[in-house]
Amino acid sequence: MPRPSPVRDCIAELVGAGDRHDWSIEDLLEALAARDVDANFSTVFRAVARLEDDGAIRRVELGDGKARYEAAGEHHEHVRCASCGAVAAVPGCVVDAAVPRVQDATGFRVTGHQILFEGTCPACS
Amino acid sequence: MPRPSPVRDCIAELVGAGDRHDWSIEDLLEALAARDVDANFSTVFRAVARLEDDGAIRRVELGDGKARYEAAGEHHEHVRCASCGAVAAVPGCVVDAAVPRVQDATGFRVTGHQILFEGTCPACS
DNA sequence: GTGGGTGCAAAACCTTTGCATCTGC
DNA sequence: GCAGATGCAAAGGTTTTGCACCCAC
Repeated sequence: MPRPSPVRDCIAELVGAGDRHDWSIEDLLEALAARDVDANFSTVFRAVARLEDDGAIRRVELGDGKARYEAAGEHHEHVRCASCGAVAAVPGCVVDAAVPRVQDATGFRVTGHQILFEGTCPACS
Repeated sequence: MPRPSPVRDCIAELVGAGDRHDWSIEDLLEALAARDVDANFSTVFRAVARLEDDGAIRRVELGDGKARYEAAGEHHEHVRCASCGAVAAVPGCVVDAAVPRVQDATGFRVTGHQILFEGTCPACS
C-alpha cells in the first residue's frame, strides 16, 4: 500500500503536463513552492530519480551540465535556442531511417539516440 | 608574438589526431604524462577552453556529465556503447535533410545539432 | 618590464548519500 | 512497529577562478 507522497505526486503532475521539456531540479523546487508544496532539494532529487525509474519521466541532456527532465511520452527530439535557452520539442523522429546506416558504418547495434538541435527561437530572431 | 605553450600544443596535437572523440580533461592529463609533459588540471582546462575558443577543438556532450573534446574537423555524429562506453564516429550527417522540417515545426532557425546514438559496440555484443 | 603560461589551492556548482525524524498504515 | 517520505547536512565529483610565480619576448 503506497504511502502518500505530495512532493512526488506534484512533480509527476508538473512534469507530466508535458508543456516543458527542460525541468531542472531547481525549476521543480520553484514550481512546487508556487503551489505551496514546500520541498527540499534532496526530496525532489529522489522523487525524480524514482519517477525516472518508474518510467514516468525521462531525463534529457541539454548540454548545460544540469539534469533535465520531461514527460516520458512519445519519442521526439529537442531544439534549443542558443540565445535564450528556450527548448521546444520536435515531434516525431527524424533519424530512425538513418539507424541502419549507422549500424553498417560503425558495427554498433543501435538501441536509441538523443538529438539536440541548436538554433535561434522566434523570439530571439 | 605567441609564447610557446608546450601543454596547449601537445593537447592540440593529441586531440587533433582525430582518432578519439571523447577526450576528457583527465584523459588528456594522462596522455600528457605519458609523453613526459607534466601538467596541471587547471592548465589543461584552460588549454582546452582556449583551443575551443580558437575553433581548433570541439566540445561534445556524451551525457556522462563530463566535458569531452574532439578535433573540430568534418561534421559527424557519435555512437556510444551503453555497456563499455566506447565512442565511435558516424561519418557524414544523417539529419541535414530534416532541418527544414524542424524549422517548419518549431519556428526555430536551426544552426546546428548534436546527435548521440546509443547502442552496443561489437566487442560488447 | 610586461604579458602569457602554469601550478596550486580554494571556491562554486551539482549531484548523491547517510542519518535522523516523522507519519501513515 | 515498520516502511516509506522527507529534511538536513555532509560528501563527492567536476568545473571555474584568484593569485603568485616564472620565463620568453
